[in-house]
Amino acid sequence: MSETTIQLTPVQQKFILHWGEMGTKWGINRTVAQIHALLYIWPESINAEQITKVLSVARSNVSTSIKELQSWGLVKNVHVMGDRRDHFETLEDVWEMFRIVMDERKRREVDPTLILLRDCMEEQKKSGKRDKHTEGRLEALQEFFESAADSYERLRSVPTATLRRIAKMGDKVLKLLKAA
Amino acid sequence: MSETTIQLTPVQQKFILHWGEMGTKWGINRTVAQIHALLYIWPESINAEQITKVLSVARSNVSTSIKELQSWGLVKNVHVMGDRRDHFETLEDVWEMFRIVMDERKRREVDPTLILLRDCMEEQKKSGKRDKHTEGRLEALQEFFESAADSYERLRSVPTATLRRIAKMGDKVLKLLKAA
DNA sequence: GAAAAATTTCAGCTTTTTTTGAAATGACTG
DNA sequence: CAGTCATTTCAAAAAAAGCTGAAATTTTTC
Repeated sequence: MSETTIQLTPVQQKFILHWGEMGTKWGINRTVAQIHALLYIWPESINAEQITKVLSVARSNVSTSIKELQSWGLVKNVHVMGDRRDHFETLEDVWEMFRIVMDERKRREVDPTLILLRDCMEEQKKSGKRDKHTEGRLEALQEFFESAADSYERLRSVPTATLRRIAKMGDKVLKLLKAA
Repeated sequence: MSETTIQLTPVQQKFILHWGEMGTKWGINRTVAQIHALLYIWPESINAEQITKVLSVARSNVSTSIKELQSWGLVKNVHVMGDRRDHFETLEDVWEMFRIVMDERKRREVDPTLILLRDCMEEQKKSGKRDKHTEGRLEALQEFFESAADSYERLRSVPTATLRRIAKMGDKVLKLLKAA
């Protein structure tokens, strides 16, 4: 089987290592983030063995990490003619990529928090001795999360092209909003 | 010394435990997040020993975690008359709290990434063999981060009251922007 | 300025997370 | 369907992160 051995340039290495560190700071496994970085900068799809070599990690680790990335919807399988191994690639569009991450984090972390807050509020309200202070604090938090989730949901439906355009509008955005 | 022993209600416990878990998913130490949650819901300032008791952690752990929270600007010392121990409290306003977290994360994580990307681009450009593809990918990422950082910087200067108001505008926001 | 109180530091221990490699499973080929 | 190649699973090892308690340091009090 013909096999392209991946050889990283210093710049590529630097980027992949940094992305890995970034990942750890955001609760994402270092290897997972590195694989994502590698797929992001590599021009063609890559197979699992190539990843093991270039990142010096075990084959099984690649398997698990890829699954993780797939569960986020960030990596998809592609097939190369005449090669029965799985090849992988990630999204091209950075905005789209971040949107997916945001979506998933909302689903996995914000939504459960909202449910918890609602639960707490309910439990609080039907409890005998009303703890007004805690109730107030939780309510404030709930309002914040609900407002944020709501605003995000709205933003979500806007095509990335429009988002880019709005981002480029600069100061005009706020002026418009303040005027309204 | 008079000492209020903190006794948590089930709802308070539930909230603090959840906040701790949330923390871990965002790369924040569980104890740090729990202390923050406790300070958030508690009506008065709390001293370190009270925290050790209510969260069942070592005094030294409280010390370290409080320092961490202080380094984020989320906790401040207050002094209680006739008590020489440090007492702690966190911010009241949730929007303000999240703004601070965002600010810090930008400073600690986004800004260094931007620097790295600029470095990479530069190194890439003066390198002998131009790797056009990597260059393109890094440029796209850089543009995204710069645009995001820029938009954030703009938003940052808006008072939280205005942010609340904008968030409450709902669909109107996008209609306005699309029209512009 | 010595004693007491409060806080911080840090080496070593514990727990959790991550990684590995061997074995099991699955998938394709002739 | 037997053999090969590819992927996944999972128990154990390694690494990283987190926590503790004793000792050191700092702060306050008298």
